[in-house]
Amino acid sequence: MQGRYEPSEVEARWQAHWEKTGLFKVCEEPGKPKYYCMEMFPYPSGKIHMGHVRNYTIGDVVARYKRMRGFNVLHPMGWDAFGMPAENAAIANNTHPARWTYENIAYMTKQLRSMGFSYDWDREVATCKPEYYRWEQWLFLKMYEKGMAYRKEADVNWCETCGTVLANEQVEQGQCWRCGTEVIQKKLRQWFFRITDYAEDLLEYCNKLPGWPEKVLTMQVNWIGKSHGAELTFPVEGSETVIRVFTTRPDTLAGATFMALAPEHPLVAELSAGKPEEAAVREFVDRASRMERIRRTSDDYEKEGVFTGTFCLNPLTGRKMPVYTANFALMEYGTGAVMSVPTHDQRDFLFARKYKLPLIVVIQPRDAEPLSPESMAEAYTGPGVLVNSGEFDGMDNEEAKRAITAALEKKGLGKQTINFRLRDWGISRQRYWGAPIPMIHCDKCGVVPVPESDLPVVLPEGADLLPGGLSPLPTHPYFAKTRCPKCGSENARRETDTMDTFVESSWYFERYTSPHCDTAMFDPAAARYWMPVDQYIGGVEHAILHLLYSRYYTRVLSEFGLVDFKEPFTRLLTQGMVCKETVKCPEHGFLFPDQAEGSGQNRTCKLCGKPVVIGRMEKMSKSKRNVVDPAELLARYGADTVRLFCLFAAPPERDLDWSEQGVEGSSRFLMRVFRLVEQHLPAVAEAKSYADDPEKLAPALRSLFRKTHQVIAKVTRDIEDRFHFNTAISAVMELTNELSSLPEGTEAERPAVLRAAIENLVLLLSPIVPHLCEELWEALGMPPSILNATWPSYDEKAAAVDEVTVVVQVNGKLRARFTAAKDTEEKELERTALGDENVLRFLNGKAPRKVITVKNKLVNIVV
RNA sequence: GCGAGAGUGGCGGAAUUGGUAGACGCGCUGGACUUAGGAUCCAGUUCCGUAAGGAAUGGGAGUUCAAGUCUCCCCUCUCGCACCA
Repeated sequence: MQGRYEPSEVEARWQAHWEKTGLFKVCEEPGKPKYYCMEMFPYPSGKIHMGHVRNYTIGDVVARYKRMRGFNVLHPMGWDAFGMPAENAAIANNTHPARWTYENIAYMTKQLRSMGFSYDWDREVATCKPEYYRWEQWLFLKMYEKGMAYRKEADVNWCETCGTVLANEQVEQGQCWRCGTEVIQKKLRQWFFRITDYAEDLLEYCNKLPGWPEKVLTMQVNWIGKSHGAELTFPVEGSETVIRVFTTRPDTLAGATFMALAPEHPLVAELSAGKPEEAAVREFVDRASRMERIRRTSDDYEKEGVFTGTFCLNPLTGRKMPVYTANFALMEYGTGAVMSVPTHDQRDFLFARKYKLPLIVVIQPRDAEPLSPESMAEAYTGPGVLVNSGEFDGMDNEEAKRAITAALEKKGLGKQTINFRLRDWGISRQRYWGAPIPMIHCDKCGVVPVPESDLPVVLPEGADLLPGGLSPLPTHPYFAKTRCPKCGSENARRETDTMDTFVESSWYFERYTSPHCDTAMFDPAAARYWMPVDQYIGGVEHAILHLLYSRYYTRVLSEFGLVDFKEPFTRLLTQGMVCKETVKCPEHGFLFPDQAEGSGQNRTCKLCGKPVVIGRMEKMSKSKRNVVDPAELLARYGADTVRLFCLFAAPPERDLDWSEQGVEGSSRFLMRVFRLVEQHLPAVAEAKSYADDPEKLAPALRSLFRKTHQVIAKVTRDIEDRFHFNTAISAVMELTNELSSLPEGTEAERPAVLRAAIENLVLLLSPIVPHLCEELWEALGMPPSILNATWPSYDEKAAAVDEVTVVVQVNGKLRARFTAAKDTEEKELERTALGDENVLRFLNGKAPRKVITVKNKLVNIVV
């Protein structure tokens, strides 16, 4: 090594070396402690973006650090390869989803390799390959057998023009994202996973995941949405029919004056049949189903409803309650019917006011003006005492919840229940580019599972998408038409829906443990050795869906005895977004940085000359034109600089503000380290790292040696305890600063002390900037790879300080400071402090009333 | 509306259990070396003040010898959920 540091040359050389020596390949080594470090695998969208770079850099540092700490580290990478973008790209570029996907994988693999990540590429997984999804199909069959996968009719977003189902994400303001047609709700028979069976367990374990961010757990808890309440039965007047409702407020039952059914509620048609209101009801229901999407995205839509023409009876008071169908009642929550209590529910209050429905106060607050229907401006939802509730009058409302439910239960009209917001996981997608659901529909036998021996049901990769992006599967000559495995009939059709891509990502981490296993989803022994994942790292945008599905799927695997744990991820780190400032022209909207000229706040638009607005930091996105392409950075600065900046600019869980100058700074620091090592190399080449008594050293060397060990301690703690790489790096920078400001000298111990500082500097930095450190490590005459070196341990004695700065406060204000030997007695510190000139000046002759002394820290004199 | 998180110099961010607020880096200022510097090195850089000193961690109160850190109230921002019965 000599001369200038050329990252591109150095990085290419070491990457080749790592690959040649198979440095990152791992296998089970019983007896050696394992560590499974995994980052969320990418969708092969075309090229990597800064979010990937940040995510994978964090993971790589953890993996490398743990390996140097003696762990057998599994650090895999793969591709979440099924999904819509491939279909869109195929339509746009007149190619095939498979081809597009595989080309992207090839390109992105190259990009990831050039970042120097320590992946065991032999374990690469791509979910679109039959050898992967066949096992997902296999599990689907098992789940079907056990009733964990089932088929039912359900509402979906439907675009009439495109003739297809849309994912929620593809509905924009109630319209199809592609053609703009108004999206309607349509009932289709869909496959579901019974995740609700695990609602309670998934919730309970939210309290048993100490390694997860509080934020994510809270989001999951809210999503699962457990609420305690009662299911009550309301008889319909003059009929055998009953309406069942779920309520969390059975105590307010006597105040229920009307009933609201969701427009989709099956009783709506029945109750309005033959009534004068029938036409109006039908019109309303029709409109509601069309409006569904739009009204969910608008904040101030009107609560509306229509009387069905029928009454039901309040099971407590016998009061006649008009039955409405109303847009605020949701079919997917509770029973789809709401007992409406206008006095004690704000929504019901607004509705009642609009339709002039009666108000009955049944809860009176204890310490406030009594409520009256005439004077109420809003519903009262607080605690209180029951009134107008017959035998329950005077009862505390919390107590009344139980009492009223119990009373109704005796009459067979109610029971305590628990309701969850979580709904079963609909996994059917009317899409082509996904894993086929292994089922067959036979005219005679109905739904028949594909026999295990016929797996995988291979997605025909020769098929092309139909116009409008339609799946070719339903009309595919070989795929759709098939024989019934049960009766042999030729009149059978394959299920042509594919599975939600979230199914694939719910078990890929288990597959990584034995990616080539062709007799099972994964080798149980390998999974037993590696799982669960010790550290999972990814974006918070997956806080609910992917992480909840994975937790569920793992429970399913556990149910089948395939794994012996329930929680797949012991620790989770959610990294923040990568942001950059936006540049906006009043005329031309968002600009690319090079479309503005000038500097600072005085930039103008090149197109029109108007002053531009420098916006605040926002997540990098194409539409905001504030993306930075990792490929360009890589070419300009090399991987190490990019890695360093990503880690140094912010702690991992926070958003990272991109700064071109910050990247320059990181690059400069690496150059500086390189020069520093190069400069000291002749002196330390023959030396052995100092390990003798620190007391023997002259002050300057003693100080450098102390700093070295303090920094080892600090970096180790920062990485181990909290993944705060930014402060770890700043500590190494301090060591670098101390090293470069070391005064000249000729002490005998100098080479050894310098050697210790440099060796440790390189070791500490090596998980962060591995290429440079390999280079320096080799230059120091050490055998490659530095990844096989042991993480340095620090010497308490070497790190210890012998002098401390003691500050002196007078009435809590800093007035003086002095140095004292470490552990000087309090009395002695107090004496020194009271003798200080400046302190005496502030005491101004007054006698101290009290003196607080903290050893090694401060003396506070109170007068 | 509900839930969570955050608010510290010109900027990104430090501050282990209450004990020197601003580590480290960016930027900026001055200087050195240079044909030149957008390289490198040295010095400085929270604000006000020539200084002594004073003020300062979103705002306000409180606990304490001592508060960025603990308690209460308020404000702002970000994220998530959102007609949840």
